[in-house]
Amino acid sequence: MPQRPPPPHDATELLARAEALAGHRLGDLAVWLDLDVPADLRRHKGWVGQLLELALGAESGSLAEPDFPQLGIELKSLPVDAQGRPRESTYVCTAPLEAVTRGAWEESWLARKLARVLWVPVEAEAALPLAERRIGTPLLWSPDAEEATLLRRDWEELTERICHGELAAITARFGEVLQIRPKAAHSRVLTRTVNSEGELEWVNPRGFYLRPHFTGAILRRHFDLPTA
DNA sequence: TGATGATCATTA
DNA sequence: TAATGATCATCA
Repeated sequence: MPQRPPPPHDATELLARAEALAGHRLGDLAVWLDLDVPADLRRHKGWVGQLLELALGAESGSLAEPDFPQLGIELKSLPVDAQGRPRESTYVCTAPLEAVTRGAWEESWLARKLARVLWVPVEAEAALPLAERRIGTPLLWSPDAEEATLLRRDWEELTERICHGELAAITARFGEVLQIRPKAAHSRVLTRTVNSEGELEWVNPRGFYLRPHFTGAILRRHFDLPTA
């Protein structure tokens, strides 16, 4: 493998690259890419995702667009336990808090980001040193009809509440497959929203997250994994 | 033990 | 500040 591959030309090439990584350990990738493996992820929370970006040829940067803009594909690493079940929720995108108009689901930032996702499972058991964690078989996924319906339903309900200035009432308990949670370096980071009185208010930024049971169902639908 | 709310690093 | 990459830490 080249040390830092250029962007893939098409989805097939991207998937082939990801499949070539399956079974290898994070420490192997770090060597190939000439990167140091942190002792733990406490102060390097995005390290695994960025390692995969480099290994697959994604353009680095924190732009509000898919990791592979030409292909319309979003890359997501998915921390899984020994049974292949996701251990964490998956961040998708920032939740719009200020200029929220009732747009169509199809045109939403969320729907566009989730239109095509390359899921890369990565072992993530606390006892397993970072360098020894293995990369799993990747999955190039698009929502099926049922998944799209679930996502759309949650998105519409949550967006509606924000439209009504009810952000303050939204907790992570809303949403069957999708949730809104704080997304910031710390609780003092503020962004603007409009409350139910129509007044400007400063609140902690939020993001849309996929619940683990949803991403777990995606893996089970495509791979023959235990239901438990 | 799982889910929620809080937090960390980096780039533009 | 706001977007990206996420996991941490606490509590029910």
